[in-house]
Amino acid sequence: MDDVASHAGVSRATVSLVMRDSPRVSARSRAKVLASAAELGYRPNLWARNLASGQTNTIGVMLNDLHNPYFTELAEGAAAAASEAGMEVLITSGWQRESGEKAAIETLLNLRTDGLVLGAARVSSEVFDQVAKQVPTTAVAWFAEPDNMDTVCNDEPFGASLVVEHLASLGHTRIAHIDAGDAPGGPERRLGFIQAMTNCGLAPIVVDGDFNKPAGQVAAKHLMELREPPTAIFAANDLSAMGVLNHLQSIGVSTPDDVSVVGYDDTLIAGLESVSLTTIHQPRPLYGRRATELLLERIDGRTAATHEYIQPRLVTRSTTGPAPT
Amino acid sequence: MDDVASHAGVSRATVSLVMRDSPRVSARSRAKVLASAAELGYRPNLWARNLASGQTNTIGVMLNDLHNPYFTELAEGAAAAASEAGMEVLITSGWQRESGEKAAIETLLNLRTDGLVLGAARVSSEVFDQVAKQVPTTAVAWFAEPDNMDTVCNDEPFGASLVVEHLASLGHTRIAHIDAGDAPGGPERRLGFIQAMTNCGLAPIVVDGDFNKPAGQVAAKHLMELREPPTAIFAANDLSAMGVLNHLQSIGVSTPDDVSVVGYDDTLIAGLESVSLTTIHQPRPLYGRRATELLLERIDGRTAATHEYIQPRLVTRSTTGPAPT
DNA sequence: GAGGTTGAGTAGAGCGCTCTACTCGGTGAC
DNA sequence: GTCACCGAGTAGAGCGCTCTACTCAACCTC
Repeated sequence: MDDVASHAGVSRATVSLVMRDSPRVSARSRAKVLASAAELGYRPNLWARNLASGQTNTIGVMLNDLHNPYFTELAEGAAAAASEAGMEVLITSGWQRESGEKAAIETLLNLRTDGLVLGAARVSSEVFDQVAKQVPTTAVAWFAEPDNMDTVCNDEPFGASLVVEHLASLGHTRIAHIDAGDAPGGPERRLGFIQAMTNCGLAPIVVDGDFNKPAGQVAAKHLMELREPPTAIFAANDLSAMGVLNHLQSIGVSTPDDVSVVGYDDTLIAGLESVSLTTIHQPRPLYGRRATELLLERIDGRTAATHEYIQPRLVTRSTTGPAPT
Repeated sequence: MDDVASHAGVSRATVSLVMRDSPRVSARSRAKVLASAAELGYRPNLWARNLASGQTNTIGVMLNDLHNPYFTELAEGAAAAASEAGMEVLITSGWQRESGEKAAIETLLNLRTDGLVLGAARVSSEVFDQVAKQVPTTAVAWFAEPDNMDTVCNDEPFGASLVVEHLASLGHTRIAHIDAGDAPGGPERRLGFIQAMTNCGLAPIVVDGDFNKPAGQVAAKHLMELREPPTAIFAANDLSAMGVLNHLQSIGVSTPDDVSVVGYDDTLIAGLESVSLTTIHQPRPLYGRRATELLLERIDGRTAATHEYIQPRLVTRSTTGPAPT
């Protein structure tokens, strides 16, 4: 910076102002400084800038797993919103492990980013609490409603009601839900299902499951061995639904003629022609966007916690049809 | 830091040493400092640390697209290698746009990370060159062999030869390749195919294509309308192969009985039961790992450029079979 | 007991910026 | 002509650390 200043014949302070696009410099000096900077290959050192200014103009995004499109789409939305607000985004990942998430959050805290968006899934609520105490924080898909941070969640009950209403309108009455136990989102989907079924005057059938394919297979086997098997199965997510479809195929039950199947998440798999799964689509980039927008409000001084629920939509494909007569 | 120092009754320098796990402090002082730090909620400021020490202990990873498993697996390998070496990883993404890649690289350069791993696809070779001048850099899947940075690439000719040898051993002689034009990796796969075919004494059939599904469909139509259609089709990647499979199904040609199909990349889709595509598997996390290891060598002072080619392997599934008689 | 060595700890000068409070030469109002 | 005002630019004190060069007591060695 000193070099640029003397090369351009101005003070360091002026160089600093030019580098920050301040209107307080004349066009002439600006041009001179820019020319010198280019000639000398000068680029401001962010570490020094952030240290001196006490703010980083950066938000940190911690994601549980970069392989999961859920999280990357979240990051995409966050990056878009941040860049619109003129802020940078730094991404760290926990690579699916709790220790990884902790370390990733730690890195971001040490960097003193202006705020944090947490797409966490493994750490405990104590960790969330600790983090929120230190820096403005928004958590995505964190269903507690803590009063020291904002949250953005999928409206799980609404999603479940979309599924139930769709199936009910097709004439199904024996509708089963394969849940995901206590995994994040699992309880909310289960409760939403039960609520929606009750609202439709139907008896909710619920069996244990998980967010993966084997769980779907096992649960489907279980359901089809009932004395009165369901005519529609609502799996906890697309992977679980894949397990269901596999099992039904293996025992010669046709989809959707005999049994309708619905997934949740609208992952890549669901959209493939060979699968074509009816499912619930979540506007995931929007989660990241809203999380970032709420975060920016916080950074600007809002103190009351906001908890936002975003409505998913039903995507009807080929695995659901009228109830068999 | 001052607060911690006076609270613990030692100097700032000692606190600094403790925070950096230096062996130069006694167990007693260490314990006192740690206790004070915990009590006061002190955490070292990374910006200040990096500014003062002149190094960041961090490598930057720039990825073209976070939605693409190719890049996230690359990041995973990089993160693993970095953490084994005790370094942090910061990820930025270009979100598939050239301007995005430039901005993401810019952010990393401003942060003065100790090195850069580039999983770029959109920026020009001038940008690569500029970057490599400023900071140790490794590029993944950059097939040029510049002498100012290291590169790690898939061994495309080897991959193509695996495909050709597999098909030839099944008795196929009329083998066609749907290429990907000038897209990254496209020319290398095409040349590898031609070379391998020639080595086997077979005539290489090549048609224009791209790395997507519609391109596969169009090219397959083209091929099947030839007077002597091929009995095996080697698509530029899995997506293109999906297009081929779709087209073959639509015209009633059976796979693999009539025509064998091979993809490239071993994406998630290829592994699905309903697809079960024979394809080339690339050890993608390994790319990130090797890129990072080479980078660390560079940071440690190596100056000669290294260009590494990593051998993929064939994954045989259900879309290839003996040539029809 | 003098001189050397070692382990533990410290003072203080940076690192490369930002930011407050200042200077200084015009300008325009009266 | 005087004075307030303004735009453009600057000096210099931090920001929160690290790191070199130092001190100093305790312990060896001969």
